[in-house]
Amino acid sequence: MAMSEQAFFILTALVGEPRHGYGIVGEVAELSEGRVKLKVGTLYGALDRLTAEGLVEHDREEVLQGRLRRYYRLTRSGADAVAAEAARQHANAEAATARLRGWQARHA
Amino acid sequence: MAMSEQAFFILTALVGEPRHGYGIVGEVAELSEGRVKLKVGTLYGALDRLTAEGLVEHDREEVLQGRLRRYYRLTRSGADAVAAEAARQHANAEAATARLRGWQARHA
DNA sequence: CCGAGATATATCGTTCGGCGATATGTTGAT
DNA sequence: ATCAACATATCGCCGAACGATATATCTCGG
Repeated sequence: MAMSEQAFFILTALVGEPRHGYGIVGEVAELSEGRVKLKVGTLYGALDRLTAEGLVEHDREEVLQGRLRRYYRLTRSGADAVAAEAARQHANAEAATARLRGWQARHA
Repeated sequence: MAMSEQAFFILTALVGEPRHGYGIVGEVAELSEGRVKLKVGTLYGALDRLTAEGLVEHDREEVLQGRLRRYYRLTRSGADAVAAEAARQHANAEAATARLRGWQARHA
């Protein structure tokens, strides 16, 4: 598997409620505390890819104040993927910090 | 920044003591509990790249039982990068799990 | 003694994905 | 009237991981 950080945040942004493309950009920036600023070129490409993989699906379309909003929603499989990826990253971070801790302790 | 999982594990494997290329492969497999099986094509390319970025440097060369071993070591900057990336991944995993928890709670 | 598999390094072409640029149109503020 | 924010979409470039391939030595089993 091994998902990109961008894809991971797109999926995470969709946890709980469907969102439209541009809305995802803002949500990802907030979720990541500004670390990830999604580019539109990345977003729509990723959305298509994730849809093809069955992690995301089209929800509905709305016209709000003349602007089209195309909503996407997380599938069951997508929610599983977020959970799995979060666990993976948690484990990765753990492994690295444990190593760094041990090394610093031996060099105190 | 946003480092790849492979690069992250290569750097993590070098925390504490220098290792040679092939040794890194095994160490990464162990560190990641089998999740990441580094391919040699990835390894040497990544090692060159990380060296160019100053995160890793050449240590020494050994000839052990007729086989050449080229050792690499983590630089100060490389150690900082591992720590930063670990923190980033920890934060990412946290953000996602918090969201998943909240969502599950509301749908109990 | 021979062959297979592990150890060890190196290179090359393909492919996938993120990024920057660009395009198009609307709304709201100045 | 113009400019920023909102909103979607596409395209080409490039960096990076991967699979394949090559070379060479050592060890172990048959």
